[in-house]
Amino acid sequence: VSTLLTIGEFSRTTLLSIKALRHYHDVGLLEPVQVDAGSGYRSYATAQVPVAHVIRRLRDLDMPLEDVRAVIQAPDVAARDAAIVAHLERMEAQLERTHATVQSLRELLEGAAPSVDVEFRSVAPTPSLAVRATVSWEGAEEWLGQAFETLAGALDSSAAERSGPDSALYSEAFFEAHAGEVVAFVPIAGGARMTAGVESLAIPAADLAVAVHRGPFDDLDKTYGALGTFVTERGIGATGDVREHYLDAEASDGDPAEARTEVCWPVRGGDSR
Amino acid sequence: VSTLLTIGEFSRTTLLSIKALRHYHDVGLLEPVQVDAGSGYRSYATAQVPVAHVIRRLRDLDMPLEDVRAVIQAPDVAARDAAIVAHLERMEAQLERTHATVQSLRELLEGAAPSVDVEFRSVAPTPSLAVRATVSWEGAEEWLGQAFETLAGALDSSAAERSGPDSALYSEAFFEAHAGEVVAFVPIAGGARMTAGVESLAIPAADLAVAVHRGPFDDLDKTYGALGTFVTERGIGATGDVREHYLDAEASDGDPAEARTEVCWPVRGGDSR
DNA sequence: TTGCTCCTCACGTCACGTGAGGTGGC
DNA sequence: TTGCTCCTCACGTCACGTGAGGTGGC
Repeated sequence: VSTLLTIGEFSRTTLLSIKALRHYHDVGLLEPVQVDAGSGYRSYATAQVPVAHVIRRLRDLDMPLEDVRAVIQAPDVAARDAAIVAHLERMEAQLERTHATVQSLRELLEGAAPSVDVEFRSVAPTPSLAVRATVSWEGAEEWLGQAFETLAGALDSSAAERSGPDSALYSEAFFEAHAGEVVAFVPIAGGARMTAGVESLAIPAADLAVAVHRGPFDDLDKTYGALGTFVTERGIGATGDVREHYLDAEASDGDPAEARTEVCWPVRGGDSR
Repeated sequence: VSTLLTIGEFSRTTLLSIKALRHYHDVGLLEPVQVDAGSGYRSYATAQVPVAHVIRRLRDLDMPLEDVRAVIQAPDVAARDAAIVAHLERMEAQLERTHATVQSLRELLEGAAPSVDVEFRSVAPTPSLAVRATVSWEGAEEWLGQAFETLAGALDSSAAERSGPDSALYSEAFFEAHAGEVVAFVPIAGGARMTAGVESLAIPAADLAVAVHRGPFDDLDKTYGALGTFVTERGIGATGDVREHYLDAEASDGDPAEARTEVCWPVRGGDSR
């Protein structure tokens, strides 16, 4: 009893296209049980049909091939399920964001000019505990969360006292290349015993245009747009990091819709205004 | 008062990367108001910030650039909203499918061998009304629906009587290249007055291995897998179109979970068994 | 003047699809 | 033997990202 199928038969049995099957062979995701040395003809086994089906389902969910590989090569059921659940959660989070975005998109399209109050502020150098890294745009939010946990721990074990909210410095490269240096910091009063991975940093003085953003980070573009427009129209732009102050980090018990964020845009000093 | 921004300033104001902005310029989606003839330096206006934000939001929703272009160039609000709503609905349908897929994926991974009953059947040539086209994999379901509507209309206006369920013939190319000829047909008794776009076709005789699939079309892989495996292990494979019979087209009032589909796989004639 | 911003190629990524041109197997 | 299945390049797609190598402007 032969259990071998040609690539065409296997294609019809698995509902995967021949091109896809050849590609999966090329990348070693699903290898034919036999390849003719002379002609290169591929032969698949009926026993491979279930694996092929799993691959097809996962690709239907837009799971990347490398993740698919991880699932079908998972050492145990738990690891396999974890990978699938993780992917599903990513997709659900995506849809949730989509819904939120559609809502604010409507407002944006209605053209209601978002009125944002901008205030000027000169800040002195600020001693701080800081964590610093080169971060990608997509990874930023997660990195920030971990950084502030690290800083909270360092604050606990130091002799210092917090003198301001969780904050961050974003380099120009972070915006322009969607990857660049980010510094998470907590301003402190007094000296501090240091922890590994955390540095003592004096956040430099600066002249800033400041606007308060309310709501989730996905909507930050409104505030950034208002600040950039404001600064440009007054001709007071300056180079330097943008700062954000996360005002309700502890107060707002994880309700991002109510969180307030101060966005601080560098401007030229007061004498030029 | 200058309202012009360099690409870097515009990047920070819109939260779009410089590379993305240059790309949008290249494809004519968002053109700088001014480009220096000598240096090629791009200048954007503060007035372009809202458009850029809309583009950013839509890209966040994974809307293709051509669709984004359609939205921001839409002649009126209705057309614009329609494009956005259409995209949102596509995404929601996608998530719904994802949920369904995850469910059946678990069963697949549990390795419960799906027991499918296969029966042999020899069919005689069948006079039919048919619609024929080259169809892509993704467009197939929608095309089929329209084809059966066309056929129902043709049946009404003809003198013929239906002698079997809505059915379809799928070429091998349709499976192997995910694009190929599909024939939607309704078997009829007696001659028929013809309608434009509909042809009279004798569906050829064939020897078939038949299995009944229950549930949505996304799960068809189980049934195809069972048939392909069955036929291969018995060495009775034959070339030819695969047929599907949609048994409850009218009965199951649009509940795809209960729909029954007969899948018919070509095999060699009875004397070889 | 120096360094920094910006520029234009050219190529890479991801998961295949689309031909072109050719050979093996029933 | 014929046509059909299958093969391997090589290139295209989409929305940018990643350097390389170079110039303009404060």
